[in-house]
Parts: sequence; structure tokens; C-alpha cells
Amino acid sequence: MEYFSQSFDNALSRTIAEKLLENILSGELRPGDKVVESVYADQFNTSRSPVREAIYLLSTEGLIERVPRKGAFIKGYTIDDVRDLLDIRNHLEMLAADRIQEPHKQKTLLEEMKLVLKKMESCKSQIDYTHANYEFHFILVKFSGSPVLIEMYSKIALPLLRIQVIHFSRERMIEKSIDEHKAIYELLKNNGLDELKTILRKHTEDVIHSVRKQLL
Amino acid sequence: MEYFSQSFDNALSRTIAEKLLENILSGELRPGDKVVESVYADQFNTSRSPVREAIYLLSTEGLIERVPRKGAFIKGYTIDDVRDLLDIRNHLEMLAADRIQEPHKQKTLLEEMKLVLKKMESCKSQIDYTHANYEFHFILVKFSGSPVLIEMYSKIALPLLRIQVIHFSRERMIEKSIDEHKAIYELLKNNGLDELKTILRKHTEDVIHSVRKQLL
DNA sequence: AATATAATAATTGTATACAGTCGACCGTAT
DNA sequence: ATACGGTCGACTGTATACAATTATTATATT
Repeated sequence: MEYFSQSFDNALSRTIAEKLLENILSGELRPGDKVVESVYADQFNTSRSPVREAIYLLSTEGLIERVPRKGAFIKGYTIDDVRDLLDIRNHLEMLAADRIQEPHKQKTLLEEMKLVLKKMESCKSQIDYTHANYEFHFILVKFSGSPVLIEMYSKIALPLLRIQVIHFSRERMIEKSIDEHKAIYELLKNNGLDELKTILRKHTEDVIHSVRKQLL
Repeated sequence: MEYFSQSFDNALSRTIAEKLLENILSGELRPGDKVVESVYADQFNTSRSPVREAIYLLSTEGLIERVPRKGAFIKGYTIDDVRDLLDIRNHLEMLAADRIQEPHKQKTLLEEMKLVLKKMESCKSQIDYTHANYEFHFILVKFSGSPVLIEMYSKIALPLLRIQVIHFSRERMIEKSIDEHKAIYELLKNNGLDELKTILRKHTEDVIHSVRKQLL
């Protein structure tokens, strides 16, 4: 999955940014942890410049917080923040749904969703499943054809990834999630996009509820 | 107005980013124009490093597009993009409105709005008015108290600023806008937040309509 | 022993240097 | 005249060097 859609330059900073993201998702880097430039420069046998760019990127993606003259720190989100992120994500998805009208587009979308659903069922780890789950949701946004929506959606979704990894580590949570996404797929197949919007709303509310219960 | 909320480091890159934003708003830098690092390094008597960071920031804010090995270019938005931006902005504002429940907060909000309304009436240039207009809308978001909403709102609003400068350059458009914002203020004062949401929706639709008419 | 203070190390911010890539310009061949 | 190819220049990407600030440790003083 491509998380860093926009404005990426060279291979180096991209590689480093992806590695940092990976470390954040795995929990190796936790909220509050300091990210020192020279550490990753050594680790990748590069200079500090690309590391700096990677850190800069992740800070604009909401994963890292830069404090002047102090350094960069892994950003944490409160339960209220997560709620807001999920709410916004939901609204973006509904906006995306509005923009998918052509029947043949909807057909292609369904086909893609089916593929990703299969992938979701065969995931081995919570992290893999989190990526697949993102991919599923992203299909909708992608098919909106709106660069703006796509861009905003990635921005909102990245900070949620770590939360979701934790969320999906709950007992039987992945199975539940797969069932829900199957339902989304089926209802979408039969009733079209209007129905979809209400389902997505409910889906998001469930997730918010579940996250809240888990994190409190 | 503070447009670059998050993750800013030093004075230098901030200054440069603000100067670039200013040039974009004034129309001195237009979509497609190339932004060469050394040019602004010379202009500010600094090295390329802070300029690079400034360009990087503006690229994540959607104002500049970086193309690998090619350079940085002022980003342009199509009419469809603008529509999407306005739609998202509207949804963010409605989400913000949902989160303002305490009556005393609403009172303070109204007081602030009144002040900004006064400021809007005394603006000399379209650029000044655009800033004031942003300030007005931002009050709502600010009072939501949600860092996530605030962050996302700035991101969505920045690319709209240039469009709005153009929009407000139309004959009697500022007067019309002031009237509309006065109406928003009054209705908000009397009917509370539920009414506000429908007004904001209508306000956004008007703007979309007007922009579409102007740009086609 | 605890605290204040000074010296030192670590780290960020900025500047400069170098290398690789892209594009424009110019000449040559067809 | 136009198309192809090569050279040169401009600019980005990366590395290194220096400066300034913050954190840490050691030392001194009460």
C-alpha cells in the first residue's frame, strides 16, 4: 500500500519514512519516543539530510511531532482525537461515495473490493490486516476520482493505523471486522451507494465504540 | 493569522514559507511556476536548507508540488478540486459545530465572531478580506477544541485562499460576503447550532456556485 | 547528602561542498 | 528545414562541516 501519495522525491527519504512508519505500527516506536536524526542516518548509512526529510514528512502526516530545538517525537492521540479522526474519515468516505455514480465504475469497484476481501481473509498478522483494511476503505476513495479526497483521506488515515493495529489485536476482532466488511460489500452490491452511506456510518460508530471501550 | 499550526521549527523556514504563501496569494507566484531553492536562499541571505524545508512544508499543505529531480512548482486546482475542498471544509465546519455544546462557549464564540465581522468590514484589500474571512470560519473550528479538526481545517483551507482572493475580487463580492456572514452571525445568535449547520451548507453551496460561474 | 553551578557531550539548525540528473542550446547530418 | 546527438549549464539530492542550543554529567559548596 502506498501511504505517501504526494510530493515524494527520492528513494532515500521515502525508504526511511516507510521504515519509521513500520516501526510505529509495530509498536517499536511509541508515543513520546524521541526520533534522533543521526540514529537513523547511521542505520541507513546515509547523511542526516534524507532522515530530516523523512521526519519532516511524517510530521506533516501527523505521526511525528517536531519541537523546535528539542527534536522529533512520536505523536500520541487521545481517545477524543481518535473519535475525531474516525468521524472525519467517515465523512470523507461518504463524500467519496457521492462522487461514484457511473454504474460501470461501481462494477469495477465491487470487483476490486472482492479481491481485497479475499486478501483480508488470508492475513497472517494484525499489521497485515490493518494494511488490507486500509486498502479496502481506500478503494472507495480511489474510485471517487478526486485527488483532493484521496490526498485528505491518506492524511487522516495514517494516524489511525497504529490505533487499528491495537484494535485488531483484540480477541476475534479481525473475524468480526471481516464479517462487517463482507456485509458492506454485499449490501453495496445489492442496494447501491445510498445504502452504503448509512452502513459506513454505522461501521464507523461501531469502531469508535469499540476503540473507546478498549482504550478506557 | 497563523496558517502553519503544526510542527514548525525555526524562524527561518517559517519566514520563508510565509513569504512564499504571500507571493502565492498575491498572484506573484502562479500555478505552474517553478520555485527554485537558490533563488529564495539568495533573497533571504540564507542557505538552501531552510528554503528546502519551507518548500517541503508548503508541499504538504497542498500549495506546492514537488516533482522528483525536477523541482517544486506552484500547485493549481481545477474547479472540481475546489468543489471538493469546499465540500470537505463544510463537513469539517459542521463537525466542529457538533462539538460546541456548552452555552458559555457559544457566547464567547459569538463575541469573537462579532469582532472579526467588524474587522471584515474595515478590510482594505481582497487579500486582507480573505484573511479575515478565514479567521471568521476558523473561529468555529477553534471553539470545537479539537486539535484534529483544527489541524485538518488548516490543511484544507490553505489551498482555498488563493481561489478566494480571486473570488473576492469580483464586483461587490466582498459586500455580498459580509452580508452573508452577518446573517450567519445573527442566525447563530438566535437559533443556535442546528440552524447554523444548514446555513453553512447553503453558504458553501453559494460559494461553489459562484466560483464555478467565475472560473468557467 | 542535597543542591547549585560549571564543564562537557549530544543534538538540532544552518551553511557549504560535491555529485548526479535534467534540460536547453548548439552544431551536424540527412 | 528538420531531426538527431552532444556539450554545457542549472538545479536538485546527498554528504559533510560548523554553529548554537539543550541535555547531561561532574564538581563544588553549604
